Amino acid sequence: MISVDTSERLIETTRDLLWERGYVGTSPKAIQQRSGIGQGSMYHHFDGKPDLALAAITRTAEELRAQAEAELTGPGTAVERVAAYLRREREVLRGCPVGRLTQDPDVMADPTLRGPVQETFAWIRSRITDVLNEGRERGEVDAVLDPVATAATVVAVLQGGYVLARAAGSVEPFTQAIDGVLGLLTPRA
Amino acid sequence: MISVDTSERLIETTRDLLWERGYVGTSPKAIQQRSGIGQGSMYHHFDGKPDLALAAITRTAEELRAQAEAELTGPGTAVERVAAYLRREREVLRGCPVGRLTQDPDVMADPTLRGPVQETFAWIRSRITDVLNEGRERGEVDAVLDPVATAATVVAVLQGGYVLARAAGSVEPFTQAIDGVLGLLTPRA
DNA sequence: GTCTATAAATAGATAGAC
DNA sequence: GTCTATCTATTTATAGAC
Repeated sequence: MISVDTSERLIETTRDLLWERGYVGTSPKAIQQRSGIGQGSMYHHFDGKPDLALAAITRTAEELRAQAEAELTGPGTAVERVAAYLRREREVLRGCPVGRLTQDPDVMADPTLRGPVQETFAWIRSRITDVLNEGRERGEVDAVLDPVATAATVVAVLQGGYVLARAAGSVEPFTQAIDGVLGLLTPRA
Repeated sequence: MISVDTSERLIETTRDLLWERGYVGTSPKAIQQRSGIGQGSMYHHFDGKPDLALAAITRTAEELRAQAEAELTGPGTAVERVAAYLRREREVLRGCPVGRLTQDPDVMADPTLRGPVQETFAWIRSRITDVLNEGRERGEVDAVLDPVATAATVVAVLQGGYVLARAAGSVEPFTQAIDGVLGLLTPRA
């Protein structure tokens, strides 16, 4: 049994706290207490809160992208792959760990922290645009639809679905929003 | 020239700060400094931060609802009224002043503060469902679509559009997401 | 590498004078 | 109603011993 590396534990704890409380709402002290790692260790491994947050945000963004890539590259028609992405199992009531950072003033004000957030959303919109374009060529998606706009809609429904679910305290509106956009995407006679 | 009432100014300043920085990121001191009102006055008029925040959130929720009601009650087909609502002029990069509160852990943890947020989203989803149902009866909306799910999608696109815009630092993806969902809603031959 | 001590600034009030 | 003083806890570290 090798004990988990200290830096590693700090990063994972920070990821959790950023997800739960955001950057503004997460103090170094809270990270130390939840991780069980002392002040001295934390400041030995990281320069401070922004440095640790950058490590956490970067990892969260990478995981999110890898997961999305897997679903969008899978088998099936364009609409089926988008559906696989949207319907993947999620911790809906916790919200999106990357999307929530867009509401964090101190993250958005710092170009370094903001970078991964910006890139993640630029990437996913572009990736879904590609899927829709393929689908259009294959006749799986109505040719009247603009792939760029439709891709933005798909990503927005996901992000907005989280908002509705948290407001309601229930997964239901999230599921409805996803069902709704897939209903709209499905080609009709 | 009658000077603006002190409570009034405190509420308006708090509304601004909640919009900009959220509840967790807004201190009583910041409210006092921005409003130019002293500590003693603030605590004379309000019990404390939660009390003042409740007044601010309640007013923001009421305004948002009144605005939406006006657009959704206007003339035109169901899709036109939904378009009027979605395309209303907005300060997109500031985000939604109610939706952003769903990311605030201390707001969501307090039933009193959370109430107006929950009610606002329940109301708007229900109101748009009604519009879509009317549209369906009049043949303005494809009968194959589920009005409840489609209404959730419409609201989610708006909320998610804000997220995309803030992530990108640009209104463009917001506009694309709105255009995308209206494209999907428009009846096709 | 980790621990404890120290510290300036802020958060969120309360108390009492005016 | 408004102002200043005071107060406890937290925030975000730095310094130096071990």
